[in-house]
Amino acid sequence: MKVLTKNTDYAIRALLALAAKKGSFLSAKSIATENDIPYQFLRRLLQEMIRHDLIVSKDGVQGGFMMEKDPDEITVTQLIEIFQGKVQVSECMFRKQICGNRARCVLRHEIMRIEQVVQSEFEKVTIGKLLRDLEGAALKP
Amino acid sequence: MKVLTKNTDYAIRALLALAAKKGSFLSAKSIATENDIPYQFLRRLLQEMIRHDLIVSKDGVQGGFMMEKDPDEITVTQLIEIFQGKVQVSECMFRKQICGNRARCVLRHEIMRIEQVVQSEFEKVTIGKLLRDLEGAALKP
DNA sequence: AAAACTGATACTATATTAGTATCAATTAAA
DNA sequence: TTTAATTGATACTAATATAGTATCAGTTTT
Repeated sequence: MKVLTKNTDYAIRALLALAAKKGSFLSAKSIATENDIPYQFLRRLLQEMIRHDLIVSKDGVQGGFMMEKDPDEITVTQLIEIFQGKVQVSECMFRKQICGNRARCVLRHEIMRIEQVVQSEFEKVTIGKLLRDLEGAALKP
Repeated sequence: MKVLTKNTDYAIRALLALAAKKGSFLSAKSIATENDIPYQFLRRLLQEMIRHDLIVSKDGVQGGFMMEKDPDEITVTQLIEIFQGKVQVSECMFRKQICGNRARCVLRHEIMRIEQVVQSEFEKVTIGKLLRDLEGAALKP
């Protein structure tokens, strides 16, 4: 069971790079090479993040991507939702009002609870927090 | 993001059926029809559960599957591990001693923590507990 | 005008998940 | 003792999700 896919993993790395240089534009190319992310793949992720207003872009030479948002307001939960769909422990059927299968109804209760736990744990992890951890780690020998 | 796949979902339902009739053999066919599980699919799941000693089987007419274990000792975590692989928030690379990418190292810490949380939450959910919930629900109007 | 960029989108490859089919071996019962 | 109901093992197909590549048009700086 894999909780974070490459999409999300790459997106986090890209956002950390952008957060570290907040206010200036970084090109997709530089982010890709410096963070070991396939260039074309990254471009799609960046565009997706623009659509979700996590970052902004500038066209042309000297263009690139920039973070405007507060990095503490970008959570891993959000990124999972964007790139892997809403956290759901099991299928939509569990969410239906009436569910034919009694066993499912019982599971449903536990499932909803765990969904909440998972979601709230990932919500604690923001880009801002990761960046601070990262900078803290850099100082150590 | 889907946490439980059909495998696991079906396995849970099958185990609930077996736990409810603990001590007697139920055929794959009856479990399948009564719980809305594709027959051949279920058979593979049952065999997998035999290999993991969650249940036992008897061949031939009047044969089937039976639960011997204490239902409280079968956790959803175990089932996830069997059918979806060990819970891991991100890829193996995060687990390597030395990881080239500093950003990953930072993520790694959070990831490990969340992994623990997810795992321990699912460990609280046993087949026994689900069965009691189920029986409780059946009594209500 | 050229070069360095993004926007949009189409395409391919691989892996995972879901489901089906088949045949041999075993056992209870007619 | 034959038949029918069953599991064991395994091979196969289909659908979906994930990962990665390629292309071309438009924008902006130099």
